[in-house]
Order: sequence, then C-alpha cells, then structure tokens
Amino acid sequence: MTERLHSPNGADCSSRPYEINRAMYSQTPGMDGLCGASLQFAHGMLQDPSLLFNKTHFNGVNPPPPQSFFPFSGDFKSNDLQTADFMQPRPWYPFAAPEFTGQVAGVTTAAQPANISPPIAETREQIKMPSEVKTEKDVDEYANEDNKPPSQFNHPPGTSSVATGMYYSTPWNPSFWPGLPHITAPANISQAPPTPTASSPSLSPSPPGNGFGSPGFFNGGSAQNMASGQAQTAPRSSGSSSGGCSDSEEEENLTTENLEQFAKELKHKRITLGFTQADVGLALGNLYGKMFSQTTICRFEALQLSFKNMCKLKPLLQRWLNEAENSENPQDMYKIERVFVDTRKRKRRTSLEGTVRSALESYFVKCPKPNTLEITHISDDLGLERDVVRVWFCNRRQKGKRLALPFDDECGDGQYYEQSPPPPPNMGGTVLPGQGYPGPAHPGGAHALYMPTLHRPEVFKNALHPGLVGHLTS
DNA sequence: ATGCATGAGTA
DNA sequence: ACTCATGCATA
Repeated sequence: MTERLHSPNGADCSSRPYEINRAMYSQTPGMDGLCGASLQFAHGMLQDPSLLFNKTHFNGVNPPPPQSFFPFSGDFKSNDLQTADFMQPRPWYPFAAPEFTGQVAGVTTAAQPANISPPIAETREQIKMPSEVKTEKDVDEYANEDNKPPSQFNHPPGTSSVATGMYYSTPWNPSFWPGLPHITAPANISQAPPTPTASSPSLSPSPPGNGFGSPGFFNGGSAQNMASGQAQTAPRSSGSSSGGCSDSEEEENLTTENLEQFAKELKHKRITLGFTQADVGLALGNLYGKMFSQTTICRFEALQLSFKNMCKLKPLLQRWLNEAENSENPQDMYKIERVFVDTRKRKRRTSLEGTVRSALESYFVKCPKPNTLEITHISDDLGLERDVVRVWFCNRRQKGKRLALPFDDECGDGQYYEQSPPPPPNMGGTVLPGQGYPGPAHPGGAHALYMPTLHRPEVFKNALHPGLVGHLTS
C-alpha cells in the first residue's frame, strides 16, 4: 500500500487537492504570477504542469485510518443543519415563498394507491415527465412565466404526467408541514424500525385518504426524527439500534470499503427491485421526510459525494433498502411522490462551449482559486459573466475534490470520499477520459505519469472536460 | 451521468 | 468569498 496514511510531508496535509495543484503549477515557469497579481492569462497555452496530483489512491485498500472519518463529533455542524432542514425546506419552496403561501406553489403529489402500481416503478421518470418541452430555454421565459410552472416541470396542460399521481397544480397544503416544528421524537431513531415488515408504519404511505392531506403523512415525524436522531446518535450510538440496521452504529465504523460495497449493493438491488434513482430519492422523503434528487442518489451510487456526506446518507439508504427488500410489494410503498414546484427563478443554465471550457480549464490549471480580480480578467477574456466564471471555478474545485484522495482525512476535512486525483486537464496530452488516471503519487513529487490503476474508472473518466481533452490531446 | 446553479454556514 | 450539500437542466 502506498501510503498516505502518513503523508511524507506532513506539510501538505493541509493542502487540498487543488491547492496542491496550485503549488505545483506555480512551479511551472511562466505560470506563476497567475494567481498573484500579474495575470497573464494565455489560454490556449496549456503547458504541462507536469503533474499535479500526487495523491495516492487506495483502491480497495481499506483505509483504516482511524483518522477522522467521523467528523461527527466536532464539526458535524453541517449535519445538524441538514437535519434541521428536514423540515425546513429551502426558501424557494412553497412555504417559503411569500407569494405562494397558502397557495399552490408547491405541490404535490399524489399518492398512489397501492393499486396502481405498475409492475415496476421502472419508468416513473418517463411517465412523469412526458417528454415535454422544456421551455426554459430563454431567459425571458423566466421573466414572464409567472403563470406557468417554472421550468422543468412545465407540463402541457392535460399532460398525463399525473398518471403517477403527480401534479403540479395541486395546492400546497400548508398544514402538511406545519407540524414540523414540533416534531418531537427523537427517540425513535435508535430504534428505528428494524425490520419493517412489509407494512411498517413508516412505509405505508398511503393512509386512508391517501395520506396526503393529512399531517400524518410523514408518520408523525418518525422520519424526521429518525434522520435527526441519526445525526445525534451517530457519534455515540447509544443505542440500541435494534434490529436491522444499526444505522448510527454503522456510521461510526464506515470505511470507504463499506461505502463502496454498500453503494454497489444499493445500485444492484435497486435495479433489481425496479426502482429508479429518482424513486429512491422520493422514497427517502416518504420514509424520512427528507427527499433527495435523482442526482444525489446517482452520486451516492457513484461514490461521488464527500465521505462525510456518504456516511450521512448511507443509513437512510440502508434502511430504504431493507424496507424495500423486505416488502412484498415494494413498489406499492413508494408511490407517493412529492413534487415541489420551485417558483424561484433560477438562472438559466449556462452552457459553455468546448473552447471556453478548455480555456477555463487552462486557467484553472494555472490558478485554481482566482481572486476577484483574476476572475474579472478571466471573464473579460472569455467574454463570460463574472459570476459564471466564479461559479465555474467553485464547481471545478468541488469536482476536483471529489476526485481527490481522501488521504487527508486528518488534515483536510477528509472531505471527499473519492480519491482520484483530479486529472489534470492538460497533462501533456496524455490524459484521456477513461484512459489513465493519475496513480499514486507522492505529495512531494509530482509524477508525470498516470497509472490507470484505479478500479473505479467511471469515477475518473468524468474528471476531464471533454472539450478540454479534445483540445489538449489533439 | 454530470454541468452549472443555489443557498446555508463559515472563515 | 469560500466550502459543501444538493438539485435543476441537459447531454
């Protein structure tokens, strides 16, 4: 095993992936200054920063680092937040939106009586979103679309997206969440339903009335409780997590291997059971009061979340899996869909051209963390909005971290679970998606070579920007 | 599956 | 202004 446990130079412990890069880049003649005051952006000049990423990966290697895999104790604030937000939807959600209060903004869903269950939830996604016309192409639309559902959920009236019980115009029922504030009950968590038999209370989504209008929809908060409880108990699982999944306990001992294995298992079983990633996300909402998007589930399965985040979600997913597996008709249990129509006007997604991306990559290589001035320069240079550039860098860094090795458990926040070093965009043209990944490198020495040794190519292949690769490699 | 965006929390 | 978690929109 190559080590990472004790980074040769403890010094770099504090450095994050991109920082490392930066350091390395700065060594590259001609590139310094970039981050400094003198910006000399020459996009297109991708010199090879020879190597940047020096993290070692531990494929499969079980990083037993007793290190702080568990931030729970100290800095688990984020979790708290999230927990809290189980009941506090974000601002743009219906209840938060002043204009909609009491109205409809959000909406809903409908529960599906178990009867309707199609063989499988298989294509709920398709069902629900009839290949509709996403009309949010123009910014303008954002301006005048007050009367129509915002973006993604625009359905042609009459669309039968409702087939699945989904509806966008359903009036939001405030009474629905209201209880939230006082959902007490923390205690349950530890004793979360062990093995929910097919009909554990928390599962049966459809209470008589379909469960929807009634406050009881969420099982009186067992869900929330569970979630929050989990957070609470996680650190010191006091408990007796009876049964099935000792969620909290598991968290304490989670290792990357555990997560990898679980992610794989989840995906496999999920598919076997006929659920889509979106279904799982919705199911979590139904079960625990905290819904997740397809994106998040996807990232979980792909191990593209931070280690901490993975740890946080795992128990929930574990439970879902248990429930789904133990249920006779799993599909019937997850028919409720809650869809909130986001009334906010989200900025239209910017689509950067390949050339622009390449240029940004190039800049990133030189300086992963440009300051305001630099951002301005870049934006001017590329003719982009400053904010677009800023966000791009934020995302790029985040992405880089995702791909970075967590060998800094201690040092860093041990943030990301993923470990492949961010593939330098311009590795002398040697980097190709799916081709090779930086192998273990030493913090101290930049390796120019990449070893495609990682066992999770999928994870890495995405690291590069296609456009960039094209440019660089050509 | 992933690029770009948002927002909370934090430094 | 940044990180991080998360999600919409899209390829």
